[in-house]
Amino acid sequence: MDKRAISKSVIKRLPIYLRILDHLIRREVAMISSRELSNESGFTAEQIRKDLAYFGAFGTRGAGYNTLYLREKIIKIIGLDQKTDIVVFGAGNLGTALTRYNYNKNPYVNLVALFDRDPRLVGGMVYDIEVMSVEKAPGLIESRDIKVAMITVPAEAAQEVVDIAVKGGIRAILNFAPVKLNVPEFVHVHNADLTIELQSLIYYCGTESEGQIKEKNQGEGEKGEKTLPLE
Amino acid sequence: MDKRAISKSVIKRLPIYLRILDHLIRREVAMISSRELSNESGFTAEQIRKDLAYFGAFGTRGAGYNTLYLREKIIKIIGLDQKTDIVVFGAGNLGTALTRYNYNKNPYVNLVALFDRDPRLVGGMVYDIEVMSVEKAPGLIESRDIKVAMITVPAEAAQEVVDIAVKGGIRAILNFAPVKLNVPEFVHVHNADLTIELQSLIYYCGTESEGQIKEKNQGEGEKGEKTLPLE
DNA sequence: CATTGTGAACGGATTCACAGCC
DNA sequence: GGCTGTGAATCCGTTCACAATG
Repeated sequence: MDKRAISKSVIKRLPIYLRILDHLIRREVAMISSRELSNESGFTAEQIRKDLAYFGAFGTRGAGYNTLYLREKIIKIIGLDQKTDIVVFGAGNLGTALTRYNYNKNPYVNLVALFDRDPRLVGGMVYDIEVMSVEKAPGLIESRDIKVAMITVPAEAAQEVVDIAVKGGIRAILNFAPVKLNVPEFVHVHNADLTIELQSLIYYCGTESEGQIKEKNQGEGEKGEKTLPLE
Repeated sequence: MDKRAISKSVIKRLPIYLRILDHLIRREVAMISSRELSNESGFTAEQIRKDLAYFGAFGTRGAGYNTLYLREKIIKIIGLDQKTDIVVFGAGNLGTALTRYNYNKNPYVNLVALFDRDPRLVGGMVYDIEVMSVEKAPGLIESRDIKVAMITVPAEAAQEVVDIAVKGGIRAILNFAPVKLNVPEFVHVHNADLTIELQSLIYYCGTESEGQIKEKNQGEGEKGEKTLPLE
């Protein structure tokens, strides 16, 4: 149960299991085996069992996992049992799109504010969220005790904005700006760099080996699948 | 030189080296050592040397790497020496934002078309790119020999759209839809899943250990990412 | 003599194989 | 009998240490 001992690879897979369980529960499936979860996710059954075993013994030998029970457990493990407040820095195309997306489709987060430095954008509305000046960020982050931010400002502005965010109390950052951010050790950064994803994809286009057309379960394994893209 | 032998981790780092070299060249730095590249990227100097060594011996012992030369090499390796045509499926918030971004800021790609199924969106313009019906995708993809697509349609529609895209000739997909795509083995998929990134970030917020505020070079290890620290 | 290029050592994540249990 | 949970074996990327060299 020691969070610190668990690798990032494992943590990245938990939300995928959660999504699959959501689908299963919607289809009123009550029990699921690790083998079936493997089919749905593309990860091996052993890996799934091992991932879950880090946090406890949630299955029933001979039967599999109860979908509702396992979902509850995973929600608790990730910390999604209560909505997480988040803020967005950057009200450009991407920032606005992400704000709309999370507002509409992400039941686990509560998008609190959207900041921008550009006076022409400040005051604009995205649904019922007003674009606020970056100057107001530290106060709002502190008073509402917000820990998570998305960064969608241009690369040149990203470090500056991040410094402000961290000073205000942000502890986890989803960074869409194509730069390496320097942050204190206790701040977690996940980079979501569209350019990198796109460029590495282009690499693979150079190698046409047009094998046989056989379906392949690509469970987004990527080794340690990592970066998220966008930006 | 067998592309298939090189790990995805290595390929994902190449665009990062490329970006750093771009910055260095803009600042008119002519030579760079692996140690300095390490400082800029957060990866170890040994890893950088090893990554580059997969493709050849680009450095000069005792001196380092010539920035212009190395950049040319990396551009060639990735396959960015000529603009890659790409298409986008999904003209919603995210699709539109990504279209604008690539149109404006990505010199290595040429955004050819934007497809959507919604008749209300078809015919709309994003800069000078017209939103086209998905029905027109296979023909256009084939006639222009397009290999790369971004998918930003809703999860329910993603598999269907991907099947159409692959049939048309798409060989690499950057998938923003929160589903596992089933594709033939010769099609590469990179998943760019905002929800997963955000949720795994929330996991780390549960562990406050507010250590000392010391700067940490987090080179977005992704991949090889290991056990996390915290507390 | 600083720095690259690389075989060897290491370590962590995945896979294997099976014991444990419903 | 079937499926979970897990120690052991394996695989593979990273790090180490140093020989090679401009």
